[in-house]
Amino acid sequence: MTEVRTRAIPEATVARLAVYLRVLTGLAEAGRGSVSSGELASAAGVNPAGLRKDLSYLGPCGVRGVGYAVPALRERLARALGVEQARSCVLVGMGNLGSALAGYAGFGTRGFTFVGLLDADPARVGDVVGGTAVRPVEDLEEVVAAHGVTIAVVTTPATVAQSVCDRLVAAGVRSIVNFAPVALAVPAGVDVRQVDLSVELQVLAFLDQQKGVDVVPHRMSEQVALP
Amino acid sequence: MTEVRTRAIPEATVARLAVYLRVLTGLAEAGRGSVSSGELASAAGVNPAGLRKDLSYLGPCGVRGVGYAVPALRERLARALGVEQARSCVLVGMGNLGSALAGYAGFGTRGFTFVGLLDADPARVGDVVGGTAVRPVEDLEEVVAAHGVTIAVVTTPATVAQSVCDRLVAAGVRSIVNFAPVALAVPAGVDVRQVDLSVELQVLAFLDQQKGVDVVPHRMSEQVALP
DNA sequence: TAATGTGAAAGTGTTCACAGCA
DNA sequence: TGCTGTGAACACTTTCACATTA
Repeated sequence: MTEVRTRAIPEATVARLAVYLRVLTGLAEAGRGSVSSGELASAAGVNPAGLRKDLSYLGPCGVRGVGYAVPALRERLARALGVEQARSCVLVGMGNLGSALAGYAGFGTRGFTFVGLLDADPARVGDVVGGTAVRPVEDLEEVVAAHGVTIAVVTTPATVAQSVCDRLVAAGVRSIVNFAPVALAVPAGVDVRQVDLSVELQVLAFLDQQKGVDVVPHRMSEQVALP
Repeated sequence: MTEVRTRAIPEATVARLAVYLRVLTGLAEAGRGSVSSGELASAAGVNPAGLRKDLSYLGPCGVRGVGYAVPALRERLARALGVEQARSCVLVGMGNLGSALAGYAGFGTRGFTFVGLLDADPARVGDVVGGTAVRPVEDLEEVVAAHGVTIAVVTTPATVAQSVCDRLVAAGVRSIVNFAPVALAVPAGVDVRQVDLSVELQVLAFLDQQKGVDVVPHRMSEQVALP
């Protein structure tokens, strides 16, 4: 009845709301009762006006002239992002990256539960990561069906990512985060978010190399590296 | 003299150029001599027209009516991205995520060399990852200075990320990729790219939950999971 | 003729400035 | 008075359609 019609939140905003939620959780644990958009924006690494616009998609959240009530805003964001309901996920590929993700405690407090950690390597099967035992990748379909999983994380080598993806989709998964450096082909109705860690470094390097060429030749305070 | 004035390549384009370069390397190794924008775009997971526009920032690269010569285009992209010159990087925080990045062989072929892998945990010091031995974090300043490092990757716990960042900047680093879930404060002239793995999952989950609410109620072909 | 290269249009996201309200 | 909420301007990206050329 008091259900607010949260209309069409832009994807870029959703990503930032997740960051605000994390910052607010930290503030709440520190006992803070309220924050201004300026302080919250600074802690989240964004522009204050942009933050206020982001929050405005949820309707009025704050008190003019004062700021935002930390616990109330936190709950509002949690609800908007759907953190309240537990989500069952599977993760395929328990190498270093998969282990890092599975072991990240932050997921548990945000509604995510890894009900299946899968790997093709028998040597890794049975390892316990973040409280869950690694199972053979053969169990994929069984785990997905048993828990009604709709979200999967792929951290396998690139060579097998597509076949793993096909099996996930066939089993009923509709949303996939892919860390393998290949573009996954999926049928309509299935979402893939591609995350490419090496591209981040490459973009940074590009911007870095441009620094000297940009404006004035270069500053004296910067030492030249090569002999 | 034949230096082409590559003017103002958008950041979004730079990120995709890195992906194209990876795909082209695969095609070159498979012995392919040429590709069309359609095939390249499909392998990279983008729109063909967008790919052509991306490449157009480097000037004409292809042959009308035919396509692109794989080796020539590959070299062109490599030069534009600055892959040719070797870049010295340091990585701080050799947990699972740091180990995953340090062990990724793809960096070596793209001009990146990790000249320093640093960790605060004495138990990890001395481990060899990707051919490089882990050193104590106390050596940070020494490594940065010795190799003229300007690029760093931070994969430490969130609690120490800012202090590590401060030390990196003081030592001369100008570009940082930060995987710790905190916004880093840096002086002007220093670039930070924030990568937040948990946010990716959160955005995906948000879109996933919206699927049922979107357009028509839902399709018959999709099974409902919960009992 | 079959593909590239590219203006122009549409869409999306960000920033600004200020009205509105405790 | 101070900070939120937001329309309007701006900047950036993507998409489309088609002229262009080997």
